[in-house]
Amino acid sequence: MENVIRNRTERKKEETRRKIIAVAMELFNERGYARTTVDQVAEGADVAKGTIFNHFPSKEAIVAEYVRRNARETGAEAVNLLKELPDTRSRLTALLQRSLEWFDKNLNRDVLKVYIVYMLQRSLETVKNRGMRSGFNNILEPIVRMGQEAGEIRPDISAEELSNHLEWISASVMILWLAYPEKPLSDIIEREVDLFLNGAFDRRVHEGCFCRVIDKEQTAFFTKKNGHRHNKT
Amino acid sequence: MENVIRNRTERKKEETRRKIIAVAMELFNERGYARTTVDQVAEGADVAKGTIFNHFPSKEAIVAEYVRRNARETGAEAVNLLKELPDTRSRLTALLQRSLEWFDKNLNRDVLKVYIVYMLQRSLETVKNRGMRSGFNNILEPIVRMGQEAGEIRPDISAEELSNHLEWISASVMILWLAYPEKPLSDIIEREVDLFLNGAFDRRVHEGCFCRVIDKEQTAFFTKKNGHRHNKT
DNA sequence: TGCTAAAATGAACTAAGTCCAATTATTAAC
DNA sequence: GTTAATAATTGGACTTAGTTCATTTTAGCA
Repeated sequence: MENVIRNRTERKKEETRRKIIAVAMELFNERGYARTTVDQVAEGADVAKGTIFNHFPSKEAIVAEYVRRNARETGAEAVNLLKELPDTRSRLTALLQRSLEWFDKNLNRDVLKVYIVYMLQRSLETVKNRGMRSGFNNILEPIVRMGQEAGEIRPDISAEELSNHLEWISASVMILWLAYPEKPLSDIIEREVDLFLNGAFDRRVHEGCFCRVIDKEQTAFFTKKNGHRHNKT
Repeated sequence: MENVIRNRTERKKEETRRKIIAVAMELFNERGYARTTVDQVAEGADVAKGTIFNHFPSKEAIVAEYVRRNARETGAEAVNLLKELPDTRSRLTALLQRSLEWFDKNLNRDVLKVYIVYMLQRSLETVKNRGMRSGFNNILEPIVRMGQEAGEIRPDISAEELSNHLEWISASVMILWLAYPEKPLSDIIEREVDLFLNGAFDRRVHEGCFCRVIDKEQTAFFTKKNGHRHNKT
């Protein structure tokens, strides 16, 4: 209903949006975000400046929409791929790896920074508003939910809140990655994912009774057997 | 050496900075951030607009400096107070509680949002540069270090990285707090601190061997909350 | 064909932030 | 006390993001 482009009006509208995004992204990646003016984009896309702000609330929003569109395209496929993976740790690691590689390929550093800041800013306005979430959050939440259903992730915090928390951790990963380009990306990701899953407490003394990487089946078994103290409604 | 104001030049400079901050904060809190123009601040402080941008890189930076100055004043005292507390959990909880209460008392909501976004933005530029960190990070790092020295916090990740991670979690707390003003602040803080310390793995089956992790109150808190949040549609 | 509604336009406007040459105040040297 | 060097301030012109709105263009529909 919404995804189908109904008639010529819609098609034309979509076409201008598409062109604005295409021209803008090319200019941003080529000359840099700051050195590209909205007027230049307007000229390149052959529309009035007003038209651009008709479609996008701000210059940064063009970048965000570019990313969002790509996430839409590949999002469903990504969720399916993630389902194949054995546990939450591997799913999160894979998702972050995949996403950051995409960013690396498609956005300049300074454009990426703009994107990150804009998304954080928007999350300030939209934590409550589920419809307006970033594409990222839409993938994080299913992952958390899967983990909870498998008994791997604690059920006392809702998937919504956990994925929100995860979104911030993802931002942290991106920023570390930008700040330390010489460090292998996989190291940063593994570390932050581990911190998310295991927390900051020192667990070495307990290693005997608690293995970091939980065997999924076993946990599921335990949870099913005697894990109903916090009666879930 | 640096903190001492040497001569009249320095004193005058400091005086204009002080006046700009004072006038700006009063106007921001009174009429709102967006509805206050830099020209109005300049007029109120009786300086040229250029002078303001001479002292502050941007409008938001005035807010940041206001917060930083206050953090400087009370920072050392805060660290001492935190040393008195028994463990990392109580220190983090106290710090967040204290900070957010200060924000609540001293900044309008919209001014606070501006501050948060600006700090996140800056952290993009300054993760590496320890000298330019936010006042917050300067308190978080000692807390983590204390925890590591006490064998409470895992030593395999550096205090620097952990406190960086914590800074993002703090941002998450602030945003949740802004988004859900009806929820008790302490609930939000406790939850996020717990998530930081214990991680997202489900540990219920292992409770027997994690005496320091979960106490009765905490469990009660989770159970109580659980019923509330999950039922909501 | 003509009517309606959506989209695009252009132009004037506001406000943040930059730039820079001229001016003023402060310090230090003689 | 005069003066040269230095640092802070000023004002004004400029750029750019973003707003506003009246007008025009375009497509849909009957």
